[in-house]
Amino acid sequence: MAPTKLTVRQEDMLTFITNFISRNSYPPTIREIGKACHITSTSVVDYNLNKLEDEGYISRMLRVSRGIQLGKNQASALVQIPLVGRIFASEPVSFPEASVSYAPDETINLTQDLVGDGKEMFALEVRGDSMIDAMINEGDYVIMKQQARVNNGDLAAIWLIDSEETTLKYFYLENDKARLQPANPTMDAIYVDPSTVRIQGKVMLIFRQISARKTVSVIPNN
Amino acid sequence: MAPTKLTVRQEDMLTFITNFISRNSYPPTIREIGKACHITSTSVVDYNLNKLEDEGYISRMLRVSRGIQLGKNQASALVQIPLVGRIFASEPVSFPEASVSYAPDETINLTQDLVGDGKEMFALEVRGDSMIDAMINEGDYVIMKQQARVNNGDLAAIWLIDSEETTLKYFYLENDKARLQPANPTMDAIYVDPSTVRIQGKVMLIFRQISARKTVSVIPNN
DNA sequence: CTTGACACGGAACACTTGTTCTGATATTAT
DNA sequence: ATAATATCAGAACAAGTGTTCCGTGTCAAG
Repeated sequence: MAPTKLTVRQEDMLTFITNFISRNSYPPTIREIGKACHITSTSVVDYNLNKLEDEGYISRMLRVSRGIQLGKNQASALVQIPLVGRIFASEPVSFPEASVSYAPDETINLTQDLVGDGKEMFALEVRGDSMIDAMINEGDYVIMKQQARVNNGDLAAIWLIDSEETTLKYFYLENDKARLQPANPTMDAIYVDPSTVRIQGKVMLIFRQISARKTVSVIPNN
Repeated sequence: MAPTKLTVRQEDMLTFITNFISRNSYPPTIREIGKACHITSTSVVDYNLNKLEDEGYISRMLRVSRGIQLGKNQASALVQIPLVGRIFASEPVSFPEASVSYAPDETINLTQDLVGDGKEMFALEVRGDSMIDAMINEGDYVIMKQQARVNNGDLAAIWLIDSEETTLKYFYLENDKARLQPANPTMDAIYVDPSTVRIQGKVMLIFRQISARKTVSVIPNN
């Protein structure tokens, strides 16, 4: 599978398919592609579609009308993740109850290649700067999966029972001790007794939307 | 258009259509809907699809196979952003040439509500830990928009001519001095002469995919 | 020149698919 | 009870649609 070996006609077809999908939200038929790209024969469209599939640009469903998918099979599959609240250092993570529907403006849409199937996942907005040791800022969004146990090396939301605070750290279980490793490599790990912590979930994704940040000050002066 | 007047069957159909689209990225046929919802007659599916359209939940294209569009709130448009390389502190940002197509495995798909139209945007993978003062880690992905000027308060990729390195900092122009503010609030800003820096682009989004991170394992003593 | 691979065009076929027609059953109003 | 409306089921049809077969032209390698 050579990375780039597209003819002009295949380029045309690919861009038309992309535009058609983004315009109609369903893929075109072979004849619609042919008409748009000035190809009179359906077999030629079929031929070049197979070429595009060989190169990995699309996926085709055999004998299915409009059975064209862009990119790899689930590259464009969306996952809706509900934004259920905020995460403070001073409170346990508040997970939502299952089977609750959320308004569309309270959901975050991400693709499956980023977060997987999205099952049991929830988005939280980070408040306060107490997560700095996890390289997480005020205003960041954290996509979490609710689970009581994580693997060694997972970034986990951990409730420290004694100090009554939530922290996000890489979790390692070593010799009956839990090592909580900050994401910031300049900071040292802390070791605690596993019975004093409670794992609340696993962090799947963190993102920071810069464009939404308030412009802090003025002074154009040019 | 009454807001909610759906029968259980119409409810079934709507959820199936939604799941089908998010799974296959193209809409189902009438018979596929009927089979999934235990409806033996295509006319009944057609009948209820028209009901769903009357209520505004979907749109139908007449005489078009799989011509079903979800109501607007459901589907958010995807933006394909090419992953063009890596960003080092020791090198200027390498932007790609325009009008180049990329393989699908080198693109990052995000929704428009996160990054806007995605025009002139590129994704870079962060290498090295020299961006820690920007709260950015090794392995993070940065979505950038190529532009030579930014507004005050934007997080910008800045090439420091004298020290020959790229840095990501919030940019402020104040009294003929450029203030470069680290994202980490515990770190101090630096002031430089505007002529010694070159703005390469504006950071739109940063995200960190935890699940893909290599397990660092051992090394407790440092 | 011959061969083979490649890209293309036209036509036909078999299946898919949206639509429509007729009628039955359930629900509700009068 | 009767009528009207809503929902449903089955069948048939015309158009849409993916696939396949056959033939042509191009071009580089042998």
